[in-house]
Amino acid sequence: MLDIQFIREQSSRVKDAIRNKHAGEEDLVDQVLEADEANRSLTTRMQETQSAANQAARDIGRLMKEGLKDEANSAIEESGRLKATVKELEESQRVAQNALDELLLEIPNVPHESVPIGHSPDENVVAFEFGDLPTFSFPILPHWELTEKLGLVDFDRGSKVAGAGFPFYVGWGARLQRALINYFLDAAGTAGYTEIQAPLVVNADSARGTGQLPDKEDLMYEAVRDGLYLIPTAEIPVTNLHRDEIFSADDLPIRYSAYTPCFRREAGSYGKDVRGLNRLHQFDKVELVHFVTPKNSYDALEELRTHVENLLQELKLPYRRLLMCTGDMGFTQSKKYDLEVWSAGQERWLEVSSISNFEAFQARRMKIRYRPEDGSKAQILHTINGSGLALPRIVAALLENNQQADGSISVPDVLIPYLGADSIS
RNA sequence: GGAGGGGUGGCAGAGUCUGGUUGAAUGCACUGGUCUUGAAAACCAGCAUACCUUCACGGGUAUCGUGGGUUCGAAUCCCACCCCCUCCGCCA
Repeated sequence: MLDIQFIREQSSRVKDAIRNKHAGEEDLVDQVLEADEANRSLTTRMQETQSAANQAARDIGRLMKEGLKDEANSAIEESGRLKATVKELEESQRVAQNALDELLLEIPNVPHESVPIGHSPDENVVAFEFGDLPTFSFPILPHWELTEKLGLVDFDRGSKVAGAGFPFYVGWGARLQRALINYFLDAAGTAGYTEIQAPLVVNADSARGTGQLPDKEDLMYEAVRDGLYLIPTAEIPVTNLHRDEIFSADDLPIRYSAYTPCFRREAGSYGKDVRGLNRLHQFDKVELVHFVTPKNSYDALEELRTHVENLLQELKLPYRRLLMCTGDMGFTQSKKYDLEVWSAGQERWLEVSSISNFEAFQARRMKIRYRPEDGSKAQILHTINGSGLALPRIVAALLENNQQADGSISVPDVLIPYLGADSIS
């Protein structure tokens, strides 16, 4: 959610954002301004009437004490009339407020000035590439054949027991998951992140806070009877951890890492995109979240990005960094990087991390604030998050890129102590 | 799941029975000042959040877990819901 005051003062920038993000009609901004105007004039009228009613009620108390019965009675009558008006005005003000709030939820975040303007994924900027693409002297296999040959992942029984997209990891496959999770958490710990274990379900308020509701409702599994959603990312519980809180400047930055399974309905995807480990309904991810002061948020974004890129470099996976253009970056972000690893068996790039600065957009919804100085007014802080990392596609790339002529998989040095083996066969 | 108790400002804690200048006593913490070589102590003052209005000074509204209700007037009375605590039961 944007600051209404910002929209009032910089409506043309907000219109630019809507146009460049393809996030609806620019006309929305004018609707917001009108709704805001209407809401404020109603609020003023309502408060003036309330003020008069309060004054009348106070007079009654005083007149009663002084024993001026007649005056008290006429004041009671007057107060009754005012009360009826207040009730009407309250109702219309509430309607106006709701109308404004709903419109505000449709206004996207404004992209940072460094974000390229573009329409489609083609206009994302490849900002960095690491590593040489591997070459092989023998025919190579995609990971879904490797996992089957080596008995690492059982997709079919997963389908039987839960459904497509809910695989079993078996033996070394399961151990590889655990090794990666531990490696990622340890690396985050060394980098100063506080490790979190979070609830795997959240309520509607939390989903609204990070922006999954109302527009991305179809993404989430819902426990209807209990009003709970299975988390599609640890971002939701971890960011909402500090909903409605006020920090002092000394408390910041706060940096959390959290491993959780993630659940995504992913309605509407098909074909090679969902083959094997490429896209699952349940997958494991370590998420990194920063709470920072506004002036530090872009430095923090780069810091988080560097940390995640180091993980990929340690894993010796060729990857590229995309700076997402306005048209492909999503509703809530101000700036977003995607990291993609090379998948040799599929000869394509797979997204394994998405790293974003939300500026105040999420924090405003959640009322997460800080005081720049003791006694000063509380301000909305900035939130940043990124995957560090999502497992399935990392596993796919590790298997495909490190396959050997004899059918085994070599394990990158950094994982050997975690896995307890230097090769999987 | 059964029975009982409770949710008040950064924290602690009055006020609720007996509705009326109570946005809320008091203490602690915090900020500024006096004093002091400096500090402590003492003393004085300030110290919730959001919104509306005003060029500004200021004025106003709402908020005592949440939402409704009664009343001229609700932290205080009534209803529903949420959360916490104690005891019993069940259980990894």
